[in-house]
Amino acid sequence: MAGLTLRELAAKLDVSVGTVSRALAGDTAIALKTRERVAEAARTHGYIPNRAARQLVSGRSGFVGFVIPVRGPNFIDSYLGEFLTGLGEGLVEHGIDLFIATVPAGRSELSVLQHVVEARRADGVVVPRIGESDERLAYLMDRGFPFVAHGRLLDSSASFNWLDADSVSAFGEAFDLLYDLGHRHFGLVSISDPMTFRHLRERGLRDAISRRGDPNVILDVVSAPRFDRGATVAAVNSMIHAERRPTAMIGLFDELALTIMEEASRAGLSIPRDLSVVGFDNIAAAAYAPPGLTTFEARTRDSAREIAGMLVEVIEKKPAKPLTRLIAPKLVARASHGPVPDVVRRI
Amino acid sequence: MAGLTLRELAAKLDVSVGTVSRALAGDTAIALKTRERVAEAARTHGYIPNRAARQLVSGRSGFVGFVIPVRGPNFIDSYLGEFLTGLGEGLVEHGIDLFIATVPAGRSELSVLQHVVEARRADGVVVPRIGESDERLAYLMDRGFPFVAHGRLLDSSASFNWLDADSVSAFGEAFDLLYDLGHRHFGLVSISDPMTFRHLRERGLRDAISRRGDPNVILDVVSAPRFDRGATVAAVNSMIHAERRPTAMIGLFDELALTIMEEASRAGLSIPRDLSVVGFDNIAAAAYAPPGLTTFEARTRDSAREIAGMLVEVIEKKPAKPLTRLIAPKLVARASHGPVPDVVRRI
DNA sequence: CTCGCGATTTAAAACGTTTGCAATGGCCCT
DNA sequence: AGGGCCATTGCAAACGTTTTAAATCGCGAG
Repeated sequence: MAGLTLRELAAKLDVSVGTVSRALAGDTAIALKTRERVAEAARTHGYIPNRAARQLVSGRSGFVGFVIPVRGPNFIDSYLGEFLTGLGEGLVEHGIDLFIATVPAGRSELSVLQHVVEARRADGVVVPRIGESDERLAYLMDRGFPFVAHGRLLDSSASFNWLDADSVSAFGEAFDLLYDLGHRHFGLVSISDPMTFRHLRERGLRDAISRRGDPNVILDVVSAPRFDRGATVAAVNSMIHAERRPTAMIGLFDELALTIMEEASRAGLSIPRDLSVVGFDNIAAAAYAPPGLTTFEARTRDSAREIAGMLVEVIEKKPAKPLTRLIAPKLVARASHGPVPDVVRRI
Repeated sequence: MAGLTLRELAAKLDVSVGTVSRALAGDTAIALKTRERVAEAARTHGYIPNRAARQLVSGRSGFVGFVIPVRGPNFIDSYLGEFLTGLGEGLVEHGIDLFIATVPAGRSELSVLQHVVEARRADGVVVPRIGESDERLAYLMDRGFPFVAHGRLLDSSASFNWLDADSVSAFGEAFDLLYDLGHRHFGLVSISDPMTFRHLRERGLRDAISRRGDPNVILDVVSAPRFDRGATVAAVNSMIHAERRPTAMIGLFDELALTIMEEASRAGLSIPRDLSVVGFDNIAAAAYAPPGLTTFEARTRDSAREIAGMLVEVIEKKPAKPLTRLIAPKLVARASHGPVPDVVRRI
């Protein structure tokens, strides 16, 4: 029950506690023979270090924190599921545990984050889904607490560690793909929430349009609050039933693209014959929804694994310059995009 | 950065460290006036106790552990979302943090649980979704580690702390409701996985049938692997398209009941005119799916909150007798059930 | 033969709490 | 006035590690 202590292990081996501690840490000051002897004994006796004692002296908890963002009804969507899985996998390689905290009703996400930081329950935190002006980032930077963000700020002067998908280039690629298929009238279904990636993705589209320099290209944009299903459906339909309907519609992320496909089908449009649809994220449902959504693989899981490594480095080495990484999304060409229709079908 | 220590606080107040410690713990041996003075100082100086030091001497980590069960693609479904929210809320009242652990690819759920227990990263754990013979329970009981299960075993001789929904009585109530509406031919869509609640719920139905003593009652049962969507749809359709189709179909839980409704609609049946459907759990989607699923509120969130309290008691008081609680589900009558049809429509 | 140096190892302090036990002081009782 | 008791507080050990500084040992050089 009580578990073997370092002292007991040292007594068995007839060496001092310090030697055992160093040996287990792999300190080369300890003779190789001794290190092996200690490792062997630790294994056979099933020694498990006391994390509390270790934390007390080293100041490290061996935890990395993650506060689940408060959201709509779904609590954990496919993005968070993927992300958490990757994070756990990345951290386990470093022998670090992932402490996931929930936000109780009536408390704010920030207050939970503050608790994690102030009670030193974690040595660093991961912050997902960055908003345009994010109080979590402000707090963490102010405290000088180690963290890595998934996403970035528009204001690139703020310097902190982040990893983000290169959605600017991905949305440019989406435009090129559709332009080459003859499309000239585009529709973007976006969100009205203050999330950074909204701007980046739209910018990717606009940059590609101006690069092309074709004055005939039109880009319509509609948006709705992020988790408001009703408003989203309404926005999508306003575009589908518009006087002049785009021939290619792009969802800011897959959930929106899927809604476009559903509503278009409901309106009697055939995809991709009457309308091309492209999304972003490649969530599981994208493959199943007929006829198969063309989208971009955001590599959320890989990103999370990478973030784990970055955070460990930040915690251990405290690098002077902020770490930043851009992950290139990969086009997943399925069946929801095609050549521009000869005639635009009325509905 | 470093944070105020007890020693520093004591120096400011000109009392001993021990006194401050006791005062903050609310020890009545300390004069009330002193306790107030200490509490005041702690507040104004923003004293935050060092958990590592506390854990070292008390042996308590201040964490309760939860290992996310490995599952299909969805990672966290509505049950787990509700459950975790309730758990977090219940624990925060006791100043305890919830440590949620993920299972990295290639490792088993049990091995993660063992890690949590052996490294003493938590003082107790909550075990959800009990199987018919559950290796997690076996392990925890063997180690004598504090835990509370959500769900129970069929073998009631095994004694451990659990809380479960009284699904036996709920399924009996469902039968009575439908029987009184004239239904005699029932269909149960179940799962083939070795989960305890499968038996309990089916038993609830059968008990109610025999209580009624009507030889005309028929109960058909089909089942499919839990997270196998294709097999589930096939099983449901085999019942819908059977030679003699039940007039009332019951899903072991809401996801199954919703599938019944979808497939029945697809087959051209109208609900509840041609077919009555009843589920269990009252997940969010149950209210939205037309025409509104009649189901039972399992009170998952309340249950989790209650479990939090039970676990705290187990950790602190180590009661001699196991704690057990049965939560009565509440019927949520929506529009998916109705009187038995006069004639059974062919499809 | 002695000294010095490098390679190992040991001793002991420190991390910040909790808690058993001893000490202090005031007050009442005799 | 002395003693005893209670309420309150102080002292110091203990929890199991990590880490700094010092000790030890063996061995080759002078």
